[in-house]
Amino acid sequence: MIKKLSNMDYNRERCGQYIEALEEERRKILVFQRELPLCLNLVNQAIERCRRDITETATDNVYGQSECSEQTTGQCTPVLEQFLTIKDASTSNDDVEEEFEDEHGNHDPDKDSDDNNMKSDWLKSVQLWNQPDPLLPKEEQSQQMMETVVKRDESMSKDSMSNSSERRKRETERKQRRCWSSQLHRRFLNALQHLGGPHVATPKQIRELMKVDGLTNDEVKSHLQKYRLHTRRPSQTAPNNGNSQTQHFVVVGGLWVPQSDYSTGKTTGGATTSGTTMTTTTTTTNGIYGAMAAPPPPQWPSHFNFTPSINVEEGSGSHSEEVVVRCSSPAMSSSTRNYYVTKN
DNA sequence: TCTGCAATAT
DNA sequence: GATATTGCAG
Repeated sequence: MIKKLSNMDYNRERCGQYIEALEEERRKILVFQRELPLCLNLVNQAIERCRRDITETATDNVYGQSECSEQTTGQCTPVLEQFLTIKDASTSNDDVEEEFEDEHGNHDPDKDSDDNNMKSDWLKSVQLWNQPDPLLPKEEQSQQMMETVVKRDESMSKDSMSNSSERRKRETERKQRRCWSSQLHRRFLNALQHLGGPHVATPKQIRELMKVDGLTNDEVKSHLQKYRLHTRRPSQTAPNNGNSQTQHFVVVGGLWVPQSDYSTGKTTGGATTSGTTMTTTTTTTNGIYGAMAAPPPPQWPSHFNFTPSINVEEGSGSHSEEVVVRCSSPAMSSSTRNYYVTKN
């Protein structure tokens, strides 16, 4: 009997812990509820369910029943697991195309307007501007996102507090440097693909197709300029000397995409959805380069490896407070980058 | 206004 | 040296 009672307490405690964990998760999701409406819903449901389980168990205990363990493991956990699975799918960066299509076709205006009211523009855009590594576990991703937001806030307030008026003036003069995250770049590629390639698409068209809050024509224009520069004829002074970091590229709908991304299905949605929009993607890597009017660069800049633009540096203790999120552009991978074509 | 190129800043 | 921002001409 005593054993039963202690078992009940233990199970109730476990339920409580579940709820706590779910609440924590919910807080994280709330910040990004626009991208994770389903997750939010599921977590809410899970929390409610667990709470109900606890109260029901409490009333059941009057009759000496200890079903919490069954309910905990048989109900709470599956809900949580289900939530995690769905969350995983919904936050995956691999289904950018779905996202893309959704925004074009099945966009829910009500949901959108609600979300727009709930969140400021900078917060919405920061999700794309500073996406965490899609390869990282979801927990770390959301942590990264939170850190990103926090660090941005911190840096903003710090700047406004301590810096001289001259610097402040300069900051207001020149907009803050922003990085193109891998997801944002994928959107960019997606738009390019829809528009028929980098030399046909215009910045405005791309921006409209990307549908990213806060993204300006200038930024797209700049990125497009860089992209076009990279897709030009490669420099003869940069032979492929077997560098292990050398990345091969394949043509996807007239776009140069890292082969790894292409082969692993991590590239633009057009490439992964095998034939919805692309026409030249079924070819293998062999012979593709020759098919292009302008051969691909022998090496792609490290940034175009589609690595996330966020560098997360963890301190020795790997505590979240020590995580530093920063734009990686000036100090990116030091791999050889003789890919730029010297202009005429 | 939009675009592309080039200079400049980071 | 790479990338993002800004300026400017067409």
